Parts: sequence; C-alpha cells; structure tokens
Amino acid sequence: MKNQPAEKPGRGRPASFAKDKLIADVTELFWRCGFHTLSLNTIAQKMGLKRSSLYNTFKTKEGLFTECLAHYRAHSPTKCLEDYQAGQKVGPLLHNLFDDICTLRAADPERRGCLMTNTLNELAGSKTALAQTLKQQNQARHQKVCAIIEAAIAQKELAEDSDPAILAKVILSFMAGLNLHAKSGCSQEELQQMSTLFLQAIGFKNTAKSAS
Amino acid sequence: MKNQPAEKPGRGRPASFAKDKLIADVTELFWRCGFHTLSLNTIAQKMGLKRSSLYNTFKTKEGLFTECLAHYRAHSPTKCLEDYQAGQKVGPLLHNLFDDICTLRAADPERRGCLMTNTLNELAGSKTALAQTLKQQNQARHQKVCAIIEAAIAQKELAEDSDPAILAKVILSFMAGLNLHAKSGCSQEELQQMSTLFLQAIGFKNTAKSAS
DNA sequence: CACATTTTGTACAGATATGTACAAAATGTG
DNA sequence: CACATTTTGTACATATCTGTACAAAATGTG
Repeated sequence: MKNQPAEKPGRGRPASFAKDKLIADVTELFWRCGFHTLSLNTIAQKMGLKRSSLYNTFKTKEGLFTECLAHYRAHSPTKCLEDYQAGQKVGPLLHNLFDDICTLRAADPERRGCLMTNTLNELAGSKTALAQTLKQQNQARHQKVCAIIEAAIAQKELAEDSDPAILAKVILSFMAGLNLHAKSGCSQEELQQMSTLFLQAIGFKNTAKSAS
Repeated sequence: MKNQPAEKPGRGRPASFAKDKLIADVTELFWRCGFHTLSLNTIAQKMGLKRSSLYNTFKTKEGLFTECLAHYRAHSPTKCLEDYQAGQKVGPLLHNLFDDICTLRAADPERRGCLMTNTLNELAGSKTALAQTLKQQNQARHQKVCAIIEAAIAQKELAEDSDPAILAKVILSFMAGLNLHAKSGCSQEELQQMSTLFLQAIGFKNTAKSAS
C-alpha cells in the first residue's frame, strides 16, 4: 500500500513491500520472540501484509528466518572477527568488541541479547537444517577466533604455551554467557566490568581504547 | 496399570503412577525438548497415561514444569553452591563443581546442556510467572556465588581488591557458555580444559582434587 | 487493448496446542 | 452393599500453527 519496493520495475504486479526493509524489520521480531514463538501469522499482521506474500517470497518459515539471520550477522558486533587482518593487535580488538557488545545489549530496551546465541540455544537439540546451519556458523566463528588467538601468540600478546583452540572456546563461552546476562537485565556498567575483568584475566591487558 | 504409586492408601481410586517418578521422568523430557516444544499430549503419550491425569495432578503445564524444575535443581551439580559452609576452601569447590559439570554434560548422550540455563534462555523475554521465578532463582544463585567469593577473599584465596559481585557474574557467565558449548557437542576433555583454563585465569590455581 | 506475469487476498487442509466438562472406573469406609 | 472420593478415559471447546490452492488484482509488454 504505502511501502516503496525500490526494486527494478519487473514484469508483474509490484510487491507492496521492500524486501530488504522487511527482512530488517522481521529480524527485530524474531530477535524479540524467538524462532518458534513468532508465527508467520503474527509477522504478517505486524508488517501489514498477508501470509501468502511471505510464503510467496521466502517459501518457508525457515527460509525467512535464514535471511533474517544473514542480515543480523552482517550487522553484528562480531563482524570485526571476520574482518580481522594479519598484524592487527588482538587485545584492543577484543576490548573494543566486548565494549560494543555491552553497549549494544544494554542499549536495547527489550534486552533481547544476541539473536544467534538465542537461536542456537533454542535449536541446538533439534536436527533440522536450520539447526545444522547455526552450528556450522558457530563452528566457523570458533575457527576464526582460533586463528586470531594464534596471531596474538605470534605477536607476543599472549604467552607461547597458550592453547588457541581452548582459549577461543573460553572466550566464546564467556561471550554467550554475557549475552544471557544482558537478557537477564544487567546494567551496561556491570556488563563492561565483567568484560574488562574477563579479558584481563585471560591475559589481554586493558589498552587505550581506539575508536572503532 | 503397572506403576506402583507407593503413596499412602488414600480414599478414592489410586493413581496409576508414582508422582515422584513421574516428575523425574518428565524432567528428562523437558530437558530434551524445552518447555514450549514439549506438549502435554506428548508427555502423556510417553508416560503411558492421559492428559487429564496430568491436569488433575498439576493443574497447568507451568505447574508441572515448576515441579520438574525443583526436582532438577535438587539434583543439579550446582547444589554444592547452596550447601557451602563457612571456612570451606573455595578453589577446590569450584574446581570440583566445574569438573562435575563437564563430566555430566559430556556423559549425556543427548547433549541437553543445563535445564535451568536452557529454560532461562527460552523464557527470559517472557513476562509469565514462570519466567519471573526463573529469574529470581538465577539471582539467588548469583547472591550465593557472591557470598562464596567474599569468603574466598576473606580466606586470602583471592586478592583483596577483587570485586565479588562482578567476579560472580563472570563465573556464572562462563558457566552458562560452558553449558551451551556442551550442547553444541564439545568433548569432555575440551570442556575440562576450558574450565581449568578459566578458573586459573580468574585466580583459582588448580589444587589437588578431593573427592566430592 | 489483449496477454503473460507476479503479487495479493481468501479459503481450505491437516495438525497441534491448552484447558474444561463429565460419565465411568476403582478404591476405602460405614 | 451403598456411598463418598479420587482418578481415568473420552469428548468437546477454542485457538493456533504451517503450508497449499486458486481466483482476483495490478503491473509491463507486444
């Protein structure tokens, strides 16, 4: 009715929504309600359209959620892990990363935590394709953190006898727990004190913060 | 039909199940499937009885789950936190606790993680009475860990400038993440290496393990 | 304007959920 | 045995879910 599709003209009847904006909006809903709890009925209602439009565009509920998850990942604070470049200092990177997480999670008035962590927790026991995808993405992230820790060791930021694989898992474990605490209503100050204490404990001294 | 109620004779028709055993069995189901995913229909089927019996005994689904949660807590490895007594050494306590968690979680062939953490994650965004209860129990546990950390400081196991409240949250965060990692399929060895590394990092050296 | 194409709106199919109502069955008691 | 009491089994009410089928509406194109 009112949304501008903002896409190429196309041949048939134009869609009443812009796909990108729809995905962004639906991501917020999934983030708030979780995968199972949020129904396509509710989505269609809140977005002002019919279920058939969603099925027509995304085929299934998992299809829609998969696109939302991709959108979330592209805007997640942990994107800096994927963008890591050789030679970059790891300590400041992690301090900035956790700083961002704390700020974002506390700034969310609904305290939704992290969508990926939430969904992984919700679907870890399931054997659906979506659950498989999530586990793979999580494992890929562990690989990335692992490589970053190895770089930190090579750059003498960490002791040589550190175990990169285990330390990476410890970091991701704490990160998951931090997100859960954010859901439970911790203040930003508490979250940041937790992060600082943790990073110092595992050997990353609190260096001067550099913007971004 | 075949179950022995094992309760006092009572006046009317005897129940076909023993309530305690039923709760223990249903706890396993909730643990496997989660609160929302597991329906009373499925429960009744797998337990070999009718839904009406469950409603008659527990009033609502939340009522049944609440009793299951109490049963779970009473048998959780974190019960040692509630049983803490003044003077007890905190380092060995935590090392044993995390040891137990790793052993239990890895021994579970279904990798269900921790029922409390799972459910807290599932219901944190909800405003139901059950969600409230869970948050309160979680906060109570934080208070308990906080007191234990204070004891550790008083006993010189930790430095005097440690912040008990924050350190307690860091420990519980890592613990939550550890349980999530157990769900994702970490081996027992990895889980234990993670725990050892974490506890040493926050200042609890690996002392000789004492049974229980 | 006629036509192909795409989205939309509506209806239906098939399953499932929680909760309630009530007769039938199974016990202890007087 | 008659009765109160409790559980059980069945049926019902109400609501929800995902997914599909298909006509009606809205566009670009020849």
